Amino acid sequence: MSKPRIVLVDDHEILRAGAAKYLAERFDVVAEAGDVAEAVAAIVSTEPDGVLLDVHLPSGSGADVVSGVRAANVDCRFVCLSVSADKRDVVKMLQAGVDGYLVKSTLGDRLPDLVAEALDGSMPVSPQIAGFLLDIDDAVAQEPSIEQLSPREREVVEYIARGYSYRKTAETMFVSVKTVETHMSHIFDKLGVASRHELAIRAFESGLVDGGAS
Amino acid sequence: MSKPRIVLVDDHEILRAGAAKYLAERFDVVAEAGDVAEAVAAIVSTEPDGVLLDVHLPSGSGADVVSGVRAANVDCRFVCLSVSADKRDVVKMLQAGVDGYLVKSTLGDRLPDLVAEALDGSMPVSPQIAGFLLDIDDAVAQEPSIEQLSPREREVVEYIARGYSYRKTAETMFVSVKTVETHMSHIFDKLGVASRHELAIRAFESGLVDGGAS
DNA sequence: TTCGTTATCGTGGTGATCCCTGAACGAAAG
DNA sequence: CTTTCGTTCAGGGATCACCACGATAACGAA
Repeated sequence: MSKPRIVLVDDHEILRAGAAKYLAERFDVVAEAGDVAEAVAAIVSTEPDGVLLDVHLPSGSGADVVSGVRAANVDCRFVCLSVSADKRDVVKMLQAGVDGYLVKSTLGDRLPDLVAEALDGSMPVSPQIAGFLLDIDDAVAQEPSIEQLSPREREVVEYIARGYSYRKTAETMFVSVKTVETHMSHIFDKLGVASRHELAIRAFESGLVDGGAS
Repeated sequence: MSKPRIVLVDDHEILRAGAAKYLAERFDVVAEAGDVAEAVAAIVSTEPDGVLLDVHLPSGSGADVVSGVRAANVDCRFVCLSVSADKRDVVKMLQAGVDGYLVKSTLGDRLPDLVAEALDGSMPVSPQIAGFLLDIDDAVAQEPSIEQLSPREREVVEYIARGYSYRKTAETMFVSVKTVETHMSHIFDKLGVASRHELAIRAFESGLVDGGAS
């Protein structure tokens, strides 16, 4: 009776099992995968109608899966399923070309409906996402992000964001304090921040540095 | 036939469904809950043998559930199930008195066994956790953490960590800049940091402040 | 070759941060 | 009652962070 065929991609086996249970009635779960390579292989070989995709995967992100599949000329629809409602994650996935973005915490019974919507062509999003989806252009535009820094500048950021003083950073990099100051000045301009403190926060949030703890 | 009775606590309905599926054969899932209040109520009223507990819950943490249940004089075993292998989370839950700590990514089929182990009295932990569980005493001991600060000092930290200058902080707290300086000096000593920048990073990492952006 | 970018280093300056010393008051603990 | 602790405040000095403005040199693209 031709239920839509879908693939589940998530690094948590338990969550895949849960999703499978909700989806079993209306969909045919043809494969599951726990990392990027597995996922691409599974999707390419099964050519499903849709993929339920986690954003954070070991060995990469959900976006890598999307580009991997597209590179293999396989066409199917992708729906993101993430714990994170973080703006950067959402932007990244939408730019990768996913067809829906759902937040794990806000759905249970409605999951099948939302997946079906995505397969039909509309774009279902969780309420948390819908909120800032409206000004997502702003978000993308105003993101003067880490990428536009030169290698040397990035290096400076890494030390400064970890709490190094200008002097300590200079010593570590074998340059003069004045050079570090100049770099910082340029970094401030490029990232649109005004102090090393704001810079540190930005660096943390964008995952450039990953809080030494743990 | 008296299967052990357990309660599932996690804010993701899908994950509960997945866990339930894995556990159904060997356990009797008597209740599920999605937040702290629900969880405590469910556990107190059903008095299960064990609880599978997420660390991060809306409206609180898993530790709140443990203390809530203990306060009601209900005795049962708790097993943590978290996406996070963060040292602080683990320490917090172990101090709250959980009987096992599992990381979501590293288990599927083995879940029932591990839960059974916890109910039997041993303490199952995921490999990621076991690693630093060995020197957890060090971790706790060498954590010259926020707790040892006086209330007023904590207040200062909150502003400084958010990027306030000494002057702005002083104005906001209706004290002189010199007072803020003194507090900071004491804070530096107690936390073993040397500058407001290190302090900000520490506060950021330990979740005392939560990066205003986004 | 000229231009833009990157990286390097300077002078000079202002305000913020940090350290040291010292001190006063009240509350809690001994 | 004495001691300790938390909170408040101050002077003075050393260092740091940031800004404005400028300079040299290397490299690659237009």
